[in-house]
Amino acid sequence: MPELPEVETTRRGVQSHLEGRALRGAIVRNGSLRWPVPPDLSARLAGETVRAVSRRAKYLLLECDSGTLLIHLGMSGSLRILAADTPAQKHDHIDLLLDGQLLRYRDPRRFGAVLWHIGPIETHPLLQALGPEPLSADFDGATLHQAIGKRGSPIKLALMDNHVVVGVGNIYANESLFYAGIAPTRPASSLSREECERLAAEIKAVLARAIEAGGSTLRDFVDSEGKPGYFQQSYMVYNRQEEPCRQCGTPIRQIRQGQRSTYYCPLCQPC
DNA sequence: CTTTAAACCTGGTCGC
DNA sequence: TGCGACCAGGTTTAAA
Repeated sequence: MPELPEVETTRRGVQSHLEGRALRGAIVRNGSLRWPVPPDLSARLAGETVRAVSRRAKYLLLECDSGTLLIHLGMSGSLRILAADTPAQKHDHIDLLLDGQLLRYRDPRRFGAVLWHIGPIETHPLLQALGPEPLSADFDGATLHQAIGKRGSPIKLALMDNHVVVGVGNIYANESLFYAGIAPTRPASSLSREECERLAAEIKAVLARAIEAGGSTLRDFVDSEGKPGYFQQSYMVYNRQEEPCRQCGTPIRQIRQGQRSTYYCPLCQPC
């Protein structure tokens, strides 16, 4: 389940292998992802050169001369650079062909996407309405406070709304609220400016630490070199229901919010 | 227009 | 061994 740190780790892992390289085409074994992979993908990519590998939210962007390849890893996707003759295994749906190598897209649950877009990438429908990047200067306590000012929904759900800030999934919404000492059930509009400052700072800090650690994972993530991702990174609250809080020893509580699991410490995150 | 709730896609895992 | 229930989360759709 790649969250933003895993996507960024993947980007950094494949970047040096792709930038400046020519694409010879693609092999699509199963084009039935979140949206259909373009049937003419191979012809589109043949002869293109990858100029830059960038990221917007959880979308990886392979910027080429005639267009941009958007890659979303969904819940179970991964990218690896492999020798050109590496046999494909189950769930290896797409190969981008390089000279002597390939970029392999694997995605067991096929919640991800591979799309080709011609024109300025910021005009793509999937990227158009996105909020600020959490690690950028465009996101801070002031913008967070402004964005959630009129929201009656719980702060945890507001954090996971891509209009407020992108790339904060379930794991890091839970973790950043713990570090900020804010209960996930608090109405978003009830947060003070100071609490928003704290929360924005903790979101940045926890994401930066995870990227620094090379990405964390539950079980599915494999980095670009094919090494296993970090299993069971030590989270403060995520997936720790009934276990003692690392700060105060109180059992971590699990509740459901918007059909998702929320974890928090009732003592460190008072209502 | 904004905000909120819920359905959808798939495969791995767990309990029986 | 098989089967149903459940879970993961970004996006879309529907509803208010």
